[in-house]
Amino acid sequence: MTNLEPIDRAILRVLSEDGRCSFTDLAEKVGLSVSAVHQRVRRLEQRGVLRGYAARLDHEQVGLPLTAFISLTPIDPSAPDDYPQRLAALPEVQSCYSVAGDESYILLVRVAKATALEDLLRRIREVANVSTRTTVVLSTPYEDRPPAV
Amino acid sequence: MTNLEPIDRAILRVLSEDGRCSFTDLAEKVGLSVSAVHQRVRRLEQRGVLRGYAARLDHEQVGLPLTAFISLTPIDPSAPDDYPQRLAALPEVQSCYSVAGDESYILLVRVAKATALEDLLRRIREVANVSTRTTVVLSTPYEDRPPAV
DNA sequence: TCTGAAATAGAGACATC
DNA sequence: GATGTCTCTATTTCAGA
Repeated sequence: MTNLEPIDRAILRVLSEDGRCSFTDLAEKVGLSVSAVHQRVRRLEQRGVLRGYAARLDHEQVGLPLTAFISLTPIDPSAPDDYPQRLAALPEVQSCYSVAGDESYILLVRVAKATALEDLLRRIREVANVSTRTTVVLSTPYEDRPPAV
Repeated sequence: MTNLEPIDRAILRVLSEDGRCSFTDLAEKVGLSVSAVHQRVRRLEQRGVLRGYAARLDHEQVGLPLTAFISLTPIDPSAPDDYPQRLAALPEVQSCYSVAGDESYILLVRVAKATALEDLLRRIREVANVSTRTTVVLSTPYEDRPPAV
């Protein structure tokens, strides 16, 4: 963890909740001049603490209402471990975690409907030579809450 | 899924990757005038398709390098199902999914170190009367990729 | 690192097609 | 719905403390 001053933390907190917040507003909220805030944000971006900004979409309205976790177990344990790279070719795979435990990877995927999930599973096995275990998400009470920076 | 025109999809695609993109740039990228894009973005926000904007943080540098999935099984099956609400009080819980399968919920949590995870597990059991199963994330090849809208 | 000022660029509103 | 123009505000750079 890089040292983060309280003001930097405040900036990150604001931008986590409102990524399009103007420098003017941001300056007011953290109690600094606009140019000082501007400099700090640029520095946080350069250091890579701030990795970018993203729109939060409503997955339902965007046509991807079905979310699932897919756990992967390699079929050939001696195969080279390039699974993440192979799976990146599938746009439905939103996140890929390498995990400790019985299985090697956990994927978070989003698709339009059950048959699309079935099809995705087939393509995952095809592209990565893995066995899969799928946990379907029924509802999402909350997701990606801003961290307590 | 609400009907989404190709241009709206293009707008969402751009803003998913660069949430702070200016209307001027956005207009150029989707091939429309600035004011037309402006109107469309406002409409997408009003419809709730665009739910907001968030900074992408580097969890390591922000002091939360340890990620884990925690699956929950209620101990008392007849207890009222207010788990998400109870767990929302814990800031380490970033996402909460209600899932089909052996377990009822999957949480994604972020903490500073192993002892903080241990402490969090204790608080989760305390606040929610559940048994837990934890899967520690070793590395994150990628996360929150923009969807193929 | 901060501030404040000056120049450039973008946001937002409006009338028109 | 889209466009172009207009006004106002925000962004960005810079000199100086």
